[in-house]
Order: sequence, then structure tokens, then C-alpha cells
Amino acid sequence: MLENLTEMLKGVLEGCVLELISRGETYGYEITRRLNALGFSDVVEGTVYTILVRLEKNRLVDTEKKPSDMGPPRKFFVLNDAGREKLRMFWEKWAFISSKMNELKERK
Amino acid sequence: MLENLTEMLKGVLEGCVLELISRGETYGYEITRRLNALGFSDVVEGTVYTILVRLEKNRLVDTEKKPSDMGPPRKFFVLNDAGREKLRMFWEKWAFISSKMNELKERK
DNA sequence: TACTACTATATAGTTACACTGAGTAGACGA
DNA sequence: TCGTCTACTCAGTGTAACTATATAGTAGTA
Repeated sequence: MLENLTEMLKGVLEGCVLELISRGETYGYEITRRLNALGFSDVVEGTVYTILVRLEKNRLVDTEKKPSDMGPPRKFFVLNDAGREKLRMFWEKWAFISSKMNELKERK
Repeated sequence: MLENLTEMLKGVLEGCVLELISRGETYGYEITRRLNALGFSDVVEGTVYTILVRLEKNRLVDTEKKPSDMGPPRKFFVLNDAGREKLRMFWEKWAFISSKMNELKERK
């Protein structure tokens, strides 16, 4: 649809992933499909997995491997307290920037 | 006010600078002050100058040096056609991401 | 004179994140 | 057997904001 959104997704995509995980345990492949369905159609597995690795490294999620009847085992992710706090901060930042951008657009 | 917005400003700050320039010729120091007044209080001159150098390198702006009675000469920036087109695309991308983020937030 | 502060630009180096591209592997139907 | 969908991993790349520092003009004031 739109050209390259990459730069504008910096900081935003991680927040989207946190939000999706917050709704119940899920795994990388499914997260990618949901982001695609949301409209971020160019986001591929590789991108999502790098985010998930980072979330795990920063101890924002707990993980559990479970078998799948559709293919290889899935690695499920759940937010922990730190992850929920990070998600809260993400939406706070988003609200801030969003309101400032609207101010700017409306010629304030 | 808020903690670190850096990552979320990627791609956004350049758009803000383009928008400010589009309202009439201006220069780096003034752009920085206006961004600070808008609420982006941690944005410093160095950050804005790197953006301005990039805009010039990418031929999105025309420049002119003029003396100032307040200090050293100022380098004024004006958008050219390519710059206006870039700004238009910026707001289009912003509208897209913005609407998707609202969808996500509203639990779609 | 020296200092402080405000105005004004420039740039080399760092960091963080999304992305690319390639590989591995299980399940299943044609 | 081949292709397709499912599913994860990881090394390397590119880009943009940021850090830190340097340079310099103007002007008040101690």
C-alpha cells in the first residue's frame, strides 16, 4: 500500500508486539500474521522474531515451548510485570507524540 | 516530562522539521526552539542540524545565508517541490500509522 | 579586560531499531 | 517427491536520533 514505513515504525512496532502479547499468550508466527492483518503488510517473521528476542533478553516476557499440530513447536510469549509496565509506558509515549503531531498539523 | 522518546521520534522528527520549514523560511536554531515549545523539550540543536544537513543533501530544501543582529549569520531553509512532496508523503504515512495504532488500541 | 550568557552552525562517533537474507525443520496434500 | 504452509533463528545492513565537542558573533556587566 504505502511506500516505506520503516523509520516511522521504529519504537512503534515493539509496542504493537507488546500489546498483542498482552491479550493472551501467543507466538511469533501468529503475531506476524496479526500485524499483517492490522495493515502492516510488509512486516515479516524475521522482523518480529528480532523484537521477540529483544523482549526476552530485556526480561519483559516469559516463554514456553509447546507442540503444534500444524508444524514445528511454537514458542509462546506472555507479558510479565516489567512487560506490562513497558507497555503502559509505550502507550503513554504514543499518546504524547500523537497529541503533539496533531497540534503541529492543526497549525498551532 | 516523559522519559526517552528517541526511538519513537525516528522518522517523525524529520517530518516536523519539514512542516515547520513549509510555513516560511526559517533556520536551525529557531526550528529547535519551536520544537522545544511544541513539547519536544529534549531536542537539541545538534539533532536538528543533522536533519537539516540530510534534507539539504537529499535536495529537499534550498538554503540562503543571511546576517543576524543577534549573533552569527543564519542559514535559512525553504522547501522546494521535492520537499513539499516529501512532506505530503510524511503526513500520509503518519495518518496511516496513526489510524492503525488507534485500531490496535481500541482492541480491533 | 574578563566573564557570562545567548545566539548560531557544524560534525565525528554512538546507539537502537527495523529490515534483509539465508538457513533449519515439521506437517501434509498432490 | 515436491511444493506449500507452518515455525523459529541469526548474522549482517542501513538509517535516524542523539552525544559531545568545537567554533564564533553579540552584548551586558563586573
